[in-house]
Amino acid sequence: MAGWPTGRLLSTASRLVEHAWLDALTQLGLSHAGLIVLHLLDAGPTSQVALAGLARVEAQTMSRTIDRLEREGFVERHADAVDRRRRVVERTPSGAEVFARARRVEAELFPDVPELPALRTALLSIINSSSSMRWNDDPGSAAPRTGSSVIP
Amino acid sequence: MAGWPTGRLLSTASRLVEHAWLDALTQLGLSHAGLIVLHLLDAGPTSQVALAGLARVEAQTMSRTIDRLEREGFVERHADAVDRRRRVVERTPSGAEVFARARRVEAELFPDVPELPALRTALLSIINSSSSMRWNDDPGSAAPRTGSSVIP
DNA sequence: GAAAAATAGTCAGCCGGCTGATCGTTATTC
DNA sequence: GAATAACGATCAGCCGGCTGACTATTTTTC
Repeated sequence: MAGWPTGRLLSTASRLVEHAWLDALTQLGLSHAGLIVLHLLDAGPTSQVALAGLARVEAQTMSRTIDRLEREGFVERHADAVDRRRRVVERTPSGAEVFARARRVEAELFPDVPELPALRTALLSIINSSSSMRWNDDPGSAAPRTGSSVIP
Repeated sequence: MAGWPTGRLLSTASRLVEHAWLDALTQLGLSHAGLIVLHLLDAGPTSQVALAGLARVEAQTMSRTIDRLEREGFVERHADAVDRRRRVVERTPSGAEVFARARRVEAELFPDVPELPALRTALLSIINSSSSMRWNDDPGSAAPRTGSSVIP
């Protein structure tokens, strides 16, 4: 496996780590994609395209993710009075509570890895160089403003 | 984005890198999952469960991936005379040719990243610690034996 | 040799990426 | 002010992960 291309290592590691969370998250009625949205909503009610851009995901994908969060009662969609194309997404109290519990789990489950700072640096570099062509937001604005972030 | 949990950085980077390949691979009639299988078949005809284990994927997922490769004519399934439960998968000449072209692309497209050796070390460490519970093959046997591997 | 357990493969159905197309609403342009 | 362009959201449909359930075929056990 040491001979695998780096891209393949990347996707394999990603899948395995996500899989490790799945049980814990499922018990909370949550998924990985949903958790990201609940985190982004720290910054307050947000439109769907904005959420999609911040999560680096297409709008159609975000639409379905919000469908499921809404079905579970973690989120609500409200029509925007000013721009009637928009549907603003807002976290419910139930959503805030499940998020608080999930983020504690998230930090615990990530495996111990040597050279974690270098890993994070490399990943950020990959994301920046790969996403510049698809998402052009103000650099540095991708993190929610009020996020008291956990960095496992 | 610097405040994101490491797991989220991992999956985001993984998706973006895969996306960068997609165009090139699609033009060849190939997908990322299919490319992995063609690579594994360097070692010669192989059963489907074996391929699934080597790719760190469930047997059902591998079954469908092979369906698509077969549909494109890159692979053939043959009944095993000895064990009639097995269907041995074999690369066709067309599959060998498309693989040769794809692997050249694979090496070119990976973005420049600082500390690449540290990144690879960290990813391997994550994969090993996360996959020990799901796949127990002889340590070190996950790479195809004849693989003249490209390491971008 | 017959019954039970394990194995190889598949089907159905869920989630979450993606593209392409469509619909209603807002902005721009003339 | 009307025609056009751009934008927000969604639908349809593909790929590729996953689980759970099922069939057919060994292999093991008694």
